[in-house]
Amino acid sequence: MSADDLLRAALIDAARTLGVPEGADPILERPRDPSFGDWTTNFAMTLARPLKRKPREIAEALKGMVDIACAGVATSEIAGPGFINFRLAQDALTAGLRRALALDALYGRSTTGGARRVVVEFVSANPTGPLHVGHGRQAALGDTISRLLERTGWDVSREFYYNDAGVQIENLGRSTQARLAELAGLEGDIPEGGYHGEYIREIAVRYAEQNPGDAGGDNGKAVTDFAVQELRKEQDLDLQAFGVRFDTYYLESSLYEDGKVEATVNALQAAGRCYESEGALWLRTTEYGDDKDRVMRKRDGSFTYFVPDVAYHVTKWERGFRRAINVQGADHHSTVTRVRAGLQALDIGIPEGYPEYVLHQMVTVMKGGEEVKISKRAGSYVTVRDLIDEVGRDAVRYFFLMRKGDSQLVFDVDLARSQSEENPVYYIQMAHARLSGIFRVGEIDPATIDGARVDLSPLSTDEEKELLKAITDFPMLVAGAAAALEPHRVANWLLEIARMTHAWYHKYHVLGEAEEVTNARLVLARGIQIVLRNGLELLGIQAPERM
RNA sequence: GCGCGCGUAGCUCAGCUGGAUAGAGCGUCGGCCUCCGGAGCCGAAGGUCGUGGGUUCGAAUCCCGCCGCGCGCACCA
Repeated sequence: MSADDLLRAALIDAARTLGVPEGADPILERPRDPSFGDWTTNFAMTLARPLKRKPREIAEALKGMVDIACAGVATSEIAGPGFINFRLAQDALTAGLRRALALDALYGRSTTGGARRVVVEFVSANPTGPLHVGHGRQAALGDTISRLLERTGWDVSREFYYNDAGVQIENLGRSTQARLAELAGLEGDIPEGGYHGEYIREIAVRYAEQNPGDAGGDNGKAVTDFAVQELRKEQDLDLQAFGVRFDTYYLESSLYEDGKVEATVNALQAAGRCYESEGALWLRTTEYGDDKDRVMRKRDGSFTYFVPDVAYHVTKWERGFRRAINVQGADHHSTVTRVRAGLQALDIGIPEGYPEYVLHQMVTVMKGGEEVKISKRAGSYVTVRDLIDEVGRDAVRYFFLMRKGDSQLVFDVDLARSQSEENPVYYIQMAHARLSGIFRVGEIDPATIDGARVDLSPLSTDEEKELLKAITDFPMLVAGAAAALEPHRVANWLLEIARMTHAWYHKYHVLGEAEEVTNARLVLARGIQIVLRNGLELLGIQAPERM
């Protein structure tokens, strides 16, 4: 049990003797001002109403009853309207550091997921062009959310859904055919809603080379299949360059081939949720919170995208995923209600909030003080590949993760590329590299440092105490970020501890001090290195030994 | 018009799900290199938390109205 758990338990015990019913859960926080102590709680204030007593009076009573020694508390005091502030004994303060060294790469992990299965779907780009910056944000978010869940005990499956059927794919085929016609010296018109990027021409050239018998592109199906294959290959390469891999690729076309789309429509009709109108088949999604009913089968007999979407999510449920998380751009938010409505209408026991959605807002790319809107290959948008080529994978990942998903993101290319303190990702990596430098200069193998045996009482400066607390808080941080599906918490925390690390490094020396001081500081340096490395690893970013 | 998201320092954003004097980075200004990496450190200035109400011991945080910005409102995905 960690120090805060012990303290929390002691507070609950004390509250019970005051007549507080079961279920009261005191919140322990780090006070904003470290001079208030190591932990603070507003517990007494929350009890004021149910107990009908003054907060400070309750605080006094609680304070008197908490078994101080057991919880590792050195002193406690009451402040303000009724906060109880605790200052920990040195042993309790350093417990987290010792734990970090003992657990090393496993520090920060937990088992709250209970090995339950969860599918995280992200990117899911149509194979109609290179991945754009929005996909990049999704890739970073989805992959990091997956990592957070894995490290908190979930059995995660990363899934990419390929929309390889439908109008967009037809347009891709026709666009490619148009370029092939041009290559053959004929008039080629990109169809309405078609794709104008340079990459289409490249695909056409390759098709003509590899299919000399159909250099004009008359075989529509062959051209389309070729283009889809080429683009899937390109997207895979981009994702690989970004350090993202998927466990499964689910093809929309397979839903038609396996009859799952048809089956879903039949099931919805059997459930009595449909009606015919104006020659189309509608689903009463308004009964499930949608603002209007949705067409399932168009007048021409084909299905709208929404039907395979529902069928697809049924397969997630049927494949045993009782939890499903979709990472999508906010421009798709209208599908949320619809998909859930479709699943509810089926009435097969899927809970209302299934699947969960993590929506992210749009990305603006800035360079030289101006917004960048186009790339050479894709034409109308900036690609992930452009960014990776320009600033490197680590910086791209960090920049996509440093903001909360539901705020818009400005990607400053110049900042991401700069190799200085201005750039948060280099700043964090630098902190790790500097600590490595200490071990290098001291000719010490960091893996041999055994935190359990060293006297840590020399870690007594304010800076060191704050670092000890930060290291202690790391598992809580990971658990909180995982529960909220918010990777940016990790990114911000890393920046904070990097700042503390640089300040400490600059102010104090590790090597060449009195032996007991050096030994204690080596343990601290190792502990910081572990949380930096584990934290960066959560974001899929390197923790370099030197830069 | 309706739905979702967002308005916090000059700029870009945090704010741990209601707590103490609202924070960070960039930018600006001023300092610090015989010492484990100056690819760094220290300090200063800078805010009526869009706005008006409400809820309560206590609101940037929760509720309502208004203003502004983004996204979506297809028998496209």
